[in-house]
Amino acid sequence: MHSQALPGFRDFFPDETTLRNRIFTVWRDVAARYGFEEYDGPPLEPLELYTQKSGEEIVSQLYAFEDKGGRAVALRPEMTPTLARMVAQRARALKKPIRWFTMPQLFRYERQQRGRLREHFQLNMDLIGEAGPLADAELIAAAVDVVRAFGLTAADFRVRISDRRVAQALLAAHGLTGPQIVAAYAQIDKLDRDPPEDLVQNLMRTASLEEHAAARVLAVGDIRSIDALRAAVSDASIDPDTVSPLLECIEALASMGLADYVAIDMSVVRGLAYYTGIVFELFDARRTMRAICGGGRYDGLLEALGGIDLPATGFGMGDVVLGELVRERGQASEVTGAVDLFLVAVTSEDVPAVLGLAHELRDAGRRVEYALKAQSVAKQLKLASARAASQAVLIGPDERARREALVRDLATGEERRMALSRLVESPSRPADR
RNA sequence: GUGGCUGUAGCUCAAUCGGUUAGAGCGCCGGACUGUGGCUCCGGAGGUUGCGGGUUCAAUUCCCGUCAGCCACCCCA
Repeated sequence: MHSQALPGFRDFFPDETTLRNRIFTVWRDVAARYGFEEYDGPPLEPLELYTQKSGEEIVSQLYAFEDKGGRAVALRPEMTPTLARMVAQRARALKKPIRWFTMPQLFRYERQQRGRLREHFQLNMDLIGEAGPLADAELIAAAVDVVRAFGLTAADFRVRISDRRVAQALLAAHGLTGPQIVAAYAQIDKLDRDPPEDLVQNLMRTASLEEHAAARVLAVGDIRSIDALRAAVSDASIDPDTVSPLLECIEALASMGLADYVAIDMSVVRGLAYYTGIVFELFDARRTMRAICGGGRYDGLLEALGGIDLPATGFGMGDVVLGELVRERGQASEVTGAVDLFLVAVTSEDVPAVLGLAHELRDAGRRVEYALKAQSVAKQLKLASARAASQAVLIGPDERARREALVRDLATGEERRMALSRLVESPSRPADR
């Protein structure tokens, strides 16, 4: 292993590039189905774009350096600041709601683990200018449809949905104030990973709470159904208007037929402080992997970043965890070779004819390969099947004399003679594709 | 950034207690097969045992360091 890519960076071999392209294709297809337009920005940005509003943590994990002009720059770790800048430039001219998506390569300098590298591609879909819950439902549905497009079902993945406003109201109803609420989020976020006793102890310490109070606060994170949510809201005498967006969002997803995929889960916190409303995560049903996708409503952020006060909601879905999931449980992609036709020169005198035919076929859009040196017919056919070509086209002295070719179907072994002119004119796709 | 585990051929893995020339399967190349592929059989190439140091008559094996991968913490765009 003399040399390899930098830690956390990937070489994409053809197999892996095929999977990556498949992911990109699905991302674009699904985004198009939802009427989203693609945009992009620079991979290198001024460092201050991230130091202004992002947390210390993000800044410490930036790939940052000084360029030759003495500018402090950074590889983009996220797309939202760029999006905010771009939207701000044309906010007045853009018809709302704005539906934009992008698939940037993002960079973060941190220790890599499975499902988490220093570089990845991420589908970002954002809906800007609409504060209502149908906007949130729209994005959640799009995220679900991306994963469904790989043949995965509710047996493979789920969406957990929460709402910052509801969580905040419930915690406030327990008497918690600013810093205590932050501390409570930190522990609630760990509910599915750590023993509850530990979390209660942590919470008693970090939020200065009595044991029974800490336990009741943690119970907010255990709300996993609409009924449990209604009960908790009723017990805490919370304004029904606070809860209605979340309920409407869930109902909207049910109307779309996606009820099997979604569930309320008040333990979904999402790390970022800027989320202000409905938040959600997609995760694999066996919970053996990291979240596939995370997002939520971030009203207020665009004003902070770009000076334009528009409500917004969006999500990011990385190619790494999604790729693992698809590889593990997704529909196998159809195995297709890189070529349709493999041309075989029976003798070395037939090579010029093969070259001529190959180029005619390529001009006609066919995917064609032939041996690059004189080889036995057996050898050439061996290469043809290794390439998964659908047909081999044999040109020998006999064929040349009659201006025809012997076309062999490599799957069935059937052979038939065909005039060269017909071969070039035949459909650019073989019958089986 | 902190801690734990792991590192042998392109891939997946062997190699007895520290002991002779580090093996196998798959893959790759060639041959059986100069007008017919997949299958089969035969042969071949491919290794600084991650790297550096130490202990020892002797290190893939034990020790230290380092790099990389995995896992946990941190954090999660």
